[in-house]
Amino acid sequence: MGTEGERMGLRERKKQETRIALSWAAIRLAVERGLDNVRVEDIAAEVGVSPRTFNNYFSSKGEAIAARHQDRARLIAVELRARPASEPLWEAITNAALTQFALGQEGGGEGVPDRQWIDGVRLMITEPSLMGAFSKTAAAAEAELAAAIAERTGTDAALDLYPQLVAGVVGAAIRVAMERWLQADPPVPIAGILRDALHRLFQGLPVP
Amino acid sequence: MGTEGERMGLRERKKQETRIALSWAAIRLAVERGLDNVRVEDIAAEVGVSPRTFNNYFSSKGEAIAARHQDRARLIAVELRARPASEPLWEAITNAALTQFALGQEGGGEGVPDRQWIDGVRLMITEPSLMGAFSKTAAAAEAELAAAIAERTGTDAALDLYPQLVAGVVGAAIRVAMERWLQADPPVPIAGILRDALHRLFQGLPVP
DNA sequence: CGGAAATGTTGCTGAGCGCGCAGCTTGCGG
DNA sequence: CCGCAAGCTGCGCGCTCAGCAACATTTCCG
Repeated sequence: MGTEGERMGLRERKKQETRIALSWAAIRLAVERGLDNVRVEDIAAEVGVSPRTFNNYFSSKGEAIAARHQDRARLIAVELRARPASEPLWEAITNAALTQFALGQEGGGEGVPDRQWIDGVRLMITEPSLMGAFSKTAAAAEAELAAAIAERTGTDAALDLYPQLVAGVVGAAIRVAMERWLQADPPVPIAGILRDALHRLFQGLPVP
Repeated sequence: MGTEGERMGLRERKKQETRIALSWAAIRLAVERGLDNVRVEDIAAEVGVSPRTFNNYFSSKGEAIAARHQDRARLIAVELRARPASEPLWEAITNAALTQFALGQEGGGEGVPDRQWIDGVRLMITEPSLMGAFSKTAAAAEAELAAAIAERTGTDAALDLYPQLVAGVVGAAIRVAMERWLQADPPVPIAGILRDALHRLFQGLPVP
């Protein structure tokens, strides 16, 4: 699944690589030894760059950790745009969202085990000091999703609040699904939870 | 509207006062001279406490600024619990939310002009470095709201994701309404926007 | 191919922040 | 009225974050 990094010169290539490497390193170290036992210095060393360079990519540890989620969430909007126009809106959104949260099957292909992503998510939701960064990425992703929705439905995002509303709802569904998913003791695939959540919301929130 | 601060000794009283004073001072200064031209030292001085004390109340500038929104959002859950059980759920939630966002009429009674709150909200949404703190408070408020909803509907928040879902939707509506409200050039009362947003969501998100 | 321009990396440095600690002050309850 | 829990404060340390100025390397274009 080549995002768009096919013909972007070796330089750009390398940049993306170190960015991702830094992000994963931050997550891994934070999971292993606890967030505040990890200094920027350590993360940089892990990847083999200077601490200063770390700050060129991310302005904080939290941002580095949240970046993985950021990228993933971004793709929902991209995926939505790629869906055939014939598909009903709800279906398209649901499918778009599910493509990014379907674990177990080949994932992102970057060779990163799902386990690592799971730990990362748990970390972001558990550590209060990360929640800020986490929510921030979610908000950014929602904005992009809103744009995609506006485009698809032909509504003007600046006038009608419909697109932002729908995007917000999707964001809420994802957040809730993630929380529930992490709690589930006999592990359950997140896809099911998310599908259920979206289904309910799109149905019109019937009173139980 | 005495939250619950009637008979809590002078000490506790004073604490709440300085907390709120610090928060408002942070907002006012940040609005006046720009967020990064304000040091913790300045805020503390404004209120007449030591910089060290500021950090006893808030762990960061952002937290101090977001605190005002935090308190306001918290009250939605409280208000919901106070609503008569006879009221339909949607109506109760909408009314509860509106009580906290009805500007123009007597407001919180603390003698703080609405203008200040407006500026504060604008600040939180505008400055990227504040978005984290802002979202964090929103999340906390949503959790409380979810609990209140669970209680009211008799659902178990730990088993059914319905309460969190509804709370998330309300949160999304508030966020969207706020953004739109700040953009509106001929100023429009936020209550109308929020009511509209909630109405649409609770209707079942009809396709436009 | 070769050299200039653009771009990324790095060390250095300084302003701030966040917090633990220890002593002092002050409201609280018996 | 006194002892005590709870706050406030100053001090100090380790860390974060960004600007600046070399330095290295890729890219572009003649």
